[in-house]
Amino acid sequence: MEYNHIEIEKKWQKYWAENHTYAASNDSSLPKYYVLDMFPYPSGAGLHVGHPLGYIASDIYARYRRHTGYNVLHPMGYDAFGLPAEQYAIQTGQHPAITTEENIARYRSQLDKIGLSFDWDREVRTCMPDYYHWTQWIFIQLYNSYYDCDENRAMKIEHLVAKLEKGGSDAAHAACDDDTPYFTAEDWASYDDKKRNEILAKYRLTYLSETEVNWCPGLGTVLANDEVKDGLSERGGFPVVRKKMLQWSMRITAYAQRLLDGLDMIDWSDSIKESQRYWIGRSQGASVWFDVDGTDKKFEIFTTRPDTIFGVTFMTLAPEHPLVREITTPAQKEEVEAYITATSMRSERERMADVTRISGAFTGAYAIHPFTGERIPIYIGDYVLAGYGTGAVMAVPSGDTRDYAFARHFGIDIKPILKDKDISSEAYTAKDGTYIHDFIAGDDYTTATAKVIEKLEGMHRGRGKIQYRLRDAVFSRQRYWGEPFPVYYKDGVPYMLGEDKLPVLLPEVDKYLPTESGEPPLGHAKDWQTEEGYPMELNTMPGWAGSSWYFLRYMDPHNDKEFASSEALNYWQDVDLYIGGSEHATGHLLYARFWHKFLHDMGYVPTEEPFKKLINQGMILGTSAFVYRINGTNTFVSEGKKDAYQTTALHVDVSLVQNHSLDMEGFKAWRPEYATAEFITEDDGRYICGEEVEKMSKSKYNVVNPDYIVENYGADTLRLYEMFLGPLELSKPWKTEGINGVSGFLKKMWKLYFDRDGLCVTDEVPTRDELKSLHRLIKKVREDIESFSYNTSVSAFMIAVNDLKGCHKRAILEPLAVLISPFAPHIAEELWEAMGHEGSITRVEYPTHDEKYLVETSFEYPVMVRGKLRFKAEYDLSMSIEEVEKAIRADERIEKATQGAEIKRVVVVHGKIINLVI
RNA sequence: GCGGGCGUGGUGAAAUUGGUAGACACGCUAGACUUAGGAUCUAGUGCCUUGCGGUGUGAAGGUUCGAGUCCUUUCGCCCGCACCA
Repeated sequence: MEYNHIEIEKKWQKYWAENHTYAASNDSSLPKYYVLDMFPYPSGAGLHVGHPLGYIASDIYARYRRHTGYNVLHPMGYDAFGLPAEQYAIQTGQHPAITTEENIARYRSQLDKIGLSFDWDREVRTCMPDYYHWTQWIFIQLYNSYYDCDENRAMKIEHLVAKLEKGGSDAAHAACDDDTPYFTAEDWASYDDKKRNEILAKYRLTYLSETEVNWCPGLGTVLANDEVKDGLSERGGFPVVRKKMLQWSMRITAYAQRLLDGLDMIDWSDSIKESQRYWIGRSQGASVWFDVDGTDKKFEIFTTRPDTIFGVTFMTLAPEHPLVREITTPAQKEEVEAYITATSMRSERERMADVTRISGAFTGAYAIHPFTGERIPIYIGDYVLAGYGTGAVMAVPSGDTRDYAFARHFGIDIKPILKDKDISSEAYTAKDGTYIHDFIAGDDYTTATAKVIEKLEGMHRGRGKIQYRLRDAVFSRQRYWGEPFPVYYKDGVPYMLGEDKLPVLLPEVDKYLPTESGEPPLGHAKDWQTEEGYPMELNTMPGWAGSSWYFLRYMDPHNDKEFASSEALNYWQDVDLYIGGSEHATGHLLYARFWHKFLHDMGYVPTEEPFKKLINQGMILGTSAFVYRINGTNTFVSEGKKDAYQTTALHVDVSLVQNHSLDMEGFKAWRPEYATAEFITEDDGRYICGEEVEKMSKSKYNVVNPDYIVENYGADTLRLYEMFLGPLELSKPWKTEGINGVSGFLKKMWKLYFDRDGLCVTDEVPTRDELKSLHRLIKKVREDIESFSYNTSVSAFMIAVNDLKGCHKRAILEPLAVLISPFAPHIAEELWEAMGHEGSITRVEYPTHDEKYLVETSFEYPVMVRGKLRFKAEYDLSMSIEEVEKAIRADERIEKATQGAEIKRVVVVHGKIINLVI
């Protein structure tokens, strides 16, 4: 009986679907285990072989946990709001919901073919009203909350109001905007609602504000910092410029410290943790106020090195700093204006690409040194960023490389601060050394820093401060295909709709482009207003809104009273294992932690962190093939001869290439412009293609579709092969050639159970060697699964099946079927059923290994001298180490091995190797 | 520049965490069988050498009875971030 993967896989996929085999219960006495994949955006291109890598890995783990006695939650859904569907809608007029629906159907059918054990009863889609109902609800909770620094958690805004009523702004101790005004309790009492609302907006965890944002004209929307790469939009690659707009923001900065601290509690890779730490960017230092000479103006700077304050020889403001125009002297006005204009013309991209060029301008104004009273020239320079700190720095050329370069360029003094440190050619940035000025003379770094801060505080000129790089996250998008805000406006002031009015449904529009007046697409919607006629918010939420809490919805996906019941949340707690790509390091993975902490503060979720363990699977890359066209002709020259010509390398579809050699007829038929192609081949008549490993993408014609693999080799082969390819976390190129190895393995395994006539499993008693093979496999595979070393597990299966060739014994083959089932579930079910069992193998207990089968009776010890193998000797394992030693000394080969040297010590390593120390 | 990671055959990779380097698989070579197939099976395959043997984990040192693994220096590659004061 042949192994027929097509029938077997179809049969069991149907069985699993009909029996809801993988449905998880919210009410179980078993311990819970939550295995989550990062849900995909269903793009039009469908899946390629790289996508399922993480899904297969998590599926193996989920299946293993079911076997070992856990109630496993393993759900899947779709991050369904997003730009491509909207772009498609703009071009074709087809509603994004239809595009999305089609893409989801395609994804689902592809996923089903791989045999993944998802609980599809719990599927979520972020674009469905019953889901975004709760995204809107969370938004309202954030709006009605503030971050209390005394309690160190988010609280209801009413608490803040009570405090403000009692003690004015000084009583607040809350995370707030920098420009939050000072006011007394009496002031507060005298304010009207509008004024109070304006003030509360400065405390709320989501708030409307005029912010400088990353505006992408090509996409017609704003982007978050993590959606901008090198000054271009991540999606589409359009230029991005800075622009001021009225936007909703999320006060994620309030959680900066807790987001940092939480990293120590979770099992994530160092690289992701470091990325998040860097993104949050905590730096400890001081803020100092400097007066502008001859005026009543002053400005604040932030420095991490208050100890260097005696080395300040100039100040630098960002060109965009509001004070620049006020303090510039008439004589310098022209130069400064020219510089500001030049800077604003340079795109973000240019500015970043060109970090070594020093530029700036003198404002003509001077600041006063708080300790010495010296006049310090104030410059502007684009190396100071408006968006970080206060957009102003005190420049200490002797202690900072950038200040040093700037000082050199403009001929400014470089004043030493440390004793005997050479600053003649570069800044001395290390923190060792002894200070030479004033009240810190003779002090070291720590003392000097403390003294300077203390003195500044005493003078009310500054204070110790912790600065974060993290910015509040912009939450408005000028798009159609996203969650509408539950917000309306009255006299220009935003108000939340009542929770009973949720969900606010996304209205129909006749055009998906911005309106003529530049309003977002929702400006086209008819009657987009409340019952009372107040206008609704026209922006929609960004992509990360829906993905910041979807893992909670899976716990209780059909609840229409709450986002999830507290019973469900308390049972499932958090995600035990999260598998996904590392590209979300500073986006999704940070936002989700932020929302989760907020929901925790408000008492809705029991855990502080959402994802206990995170594994980042590597990317599967494509191997692109190239042909070389001689410029200006339709003649293609083979790899080996291309250097003799001026050629252009062109991608060619990998399916036309086999073993580097091009199917020339197929190539001519591939695209009309190549129909008349001519070839200069190698001497053997073959056309050899160039090769390069790149990301899989349609435009590079290097995509391998999993459907093709599933049809030709089977889902079980695909699963095994993807795991066999290499360590899960590494990126690696896809090579279809190697797949015969695992495919052959499955056929061999099949033959253990079936011969030509059918099932051939017997009830014979297994031999000791057979049991040893089996138990070694059980041990190895269990250890591998728990450490996600799936590639070596697959090898272990191959070895075992080779060892067990010709063994048709039930006592061996039954546990073997269970062992393979997480990896190759279809064939495992088939074997299990053939052996006369009812029901799915999923419910079968995972075998445990018995050490007694692994213990050797005798062992061939390698005998080593000076780390080199000298001879092998067989000894009985019942011998004690002393007896072994005696036997070795008596061995006749010892003479040659030690060349007569005295044996000082006999070391037995791991009971396996004998090392003679001479 | 900073952060994370990596460097082992022709290729993807293993190595019990300091203990016989190259498991397993691809590829390649030879052979068997054959109703000629991109099937199956057998043997071989790090490098040098006819052989004995020698040598070998990017390079150079060090610690150790023993180093792919630990330490120092150095070279190279990949990923992420990038004027953050």
